[in-house]
Amino acid sequence: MVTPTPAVEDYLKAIYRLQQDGSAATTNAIAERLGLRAASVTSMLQQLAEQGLVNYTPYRGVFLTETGTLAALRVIRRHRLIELYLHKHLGVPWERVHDEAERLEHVLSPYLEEKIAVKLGNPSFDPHGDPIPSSTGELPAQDLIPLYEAPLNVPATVRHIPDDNPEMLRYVASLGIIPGAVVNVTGREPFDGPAYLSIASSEGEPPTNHAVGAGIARTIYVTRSAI
Amino acid sequence: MVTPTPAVEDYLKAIYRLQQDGSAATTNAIAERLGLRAASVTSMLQQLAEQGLVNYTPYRGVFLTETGTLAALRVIRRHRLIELYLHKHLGVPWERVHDEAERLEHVLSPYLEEKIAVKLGNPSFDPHGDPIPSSTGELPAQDLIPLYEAPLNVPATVRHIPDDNPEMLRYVASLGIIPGAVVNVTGREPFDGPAYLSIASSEGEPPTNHAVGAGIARTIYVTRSAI
DNA sequence: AAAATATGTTCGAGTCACCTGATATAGAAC
DNA sequence: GTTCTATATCAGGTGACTCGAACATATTTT
Repeated sequence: MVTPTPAVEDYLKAIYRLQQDGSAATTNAIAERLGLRAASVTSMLQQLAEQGLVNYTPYRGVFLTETGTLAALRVIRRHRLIELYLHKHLGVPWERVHDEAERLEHVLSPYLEEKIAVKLGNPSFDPHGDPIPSSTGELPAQDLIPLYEAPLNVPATVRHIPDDNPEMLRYVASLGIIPGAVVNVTGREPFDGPAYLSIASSEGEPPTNHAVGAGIARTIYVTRSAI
Repeated sequence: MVTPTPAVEDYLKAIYRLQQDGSAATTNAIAERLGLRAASVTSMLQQLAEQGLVNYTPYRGVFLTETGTLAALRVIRRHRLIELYLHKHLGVPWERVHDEAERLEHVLSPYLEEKIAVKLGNPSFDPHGDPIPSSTGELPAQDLIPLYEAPLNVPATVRHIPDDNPEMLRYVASLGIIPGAVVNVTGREPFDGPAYLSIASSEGEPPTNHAVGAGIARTIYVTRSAI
């Protein structure tokens, strides 16, 4: 199999993410993600189907085949390894790594991919809390729930913050909400009202309290803290 | 000015190197370097001329304009920074960095370029001993002479080893001839015969002695050691 | 069930950024 | 001035997309 072109890789990523979100990978949804027109997407989906990367049912959208999923995971792995690397070893700020990774993920050789993975200690999560697939396409297990729906007064660990909105990233980071942070939901206002959070600061400091909107609290995912 | 395409960057690099070697940047010479046909090169040269990157005289070849030179130097800077970075920070073996850099140099953002440069301490020479242009296109001064022609029994510092032949690279490296190494030419056999070298090993060890062919000794460049 | 709306597909076409073989021509060498 | 070689022009092709417009299919509303 030949190396997929950058455009193909972008399609695969988009489809993968849609599937992850539970939404159907439909023509329009993909077009919107990629900023293209539906007509373009249709013809690309047909090509992807020909290459055996997706199963395509006209008017019904696509889903990734086994090989398609693997190809998608490989791109995602590269993307996330690059993000993490840039952050840890080159001091690239968190909200900037995504765009840089977007450019590099298409040209990273398998050799360098492994070098970087080893340098990072074969990590399982990137700076946004997203899981990093292994080189064979295994995903680390996680049991994510939206922060908004976390049980009250049970410590939760922030695992995922969407990486597509730098403004929002900075805002939540300023509250101390970063992947790995431990948060308690202490209450929720009714009618889709804000959630009250108690956020553990570093080392002995008292936790800080904030109320954040339901919208944001639903896009952030947490796991129940192990301890 | 738009970002040059990878192909354009490759042309600029090839032209730059030909000029450096003193050879005229002629259609065929460029075609040979890039593994293309003369017809293809002619039409690309016309495009480069339109973009103001080269001066083109039909049947006479090209030379880089001011902006062309700057563009070439930027690519070369990226290439060499990447080489050095991969070697120092990711442990990529010396003979492998060139090919990897070839793929990455076209997608490195100015931002990352600077991050990397700073991380490396704004170096002036890459692992092959090639000078790294500054971000404004300044080249560090050097006064290179072919190892074969170095004055006898005067310590010389290895500055440049051509990076296009991995076999040869490994051979000379095994003798201790790497950029930065200090070498004494202790004699030369007549009729294009081998040169006798005394190569300083690391730290206190006695220098080793070898005879190397005139061919190789002419492709390696040295400067008179500062001390 | 028909009409209205939303979604998706086909078609024809275009672009971009290259590359090439065949043939013609300029410049240099004899 | 002829010959040789390097170079240029021409006409054409390719891969890898992208798009608008017209048509087809689904879904929802009445």
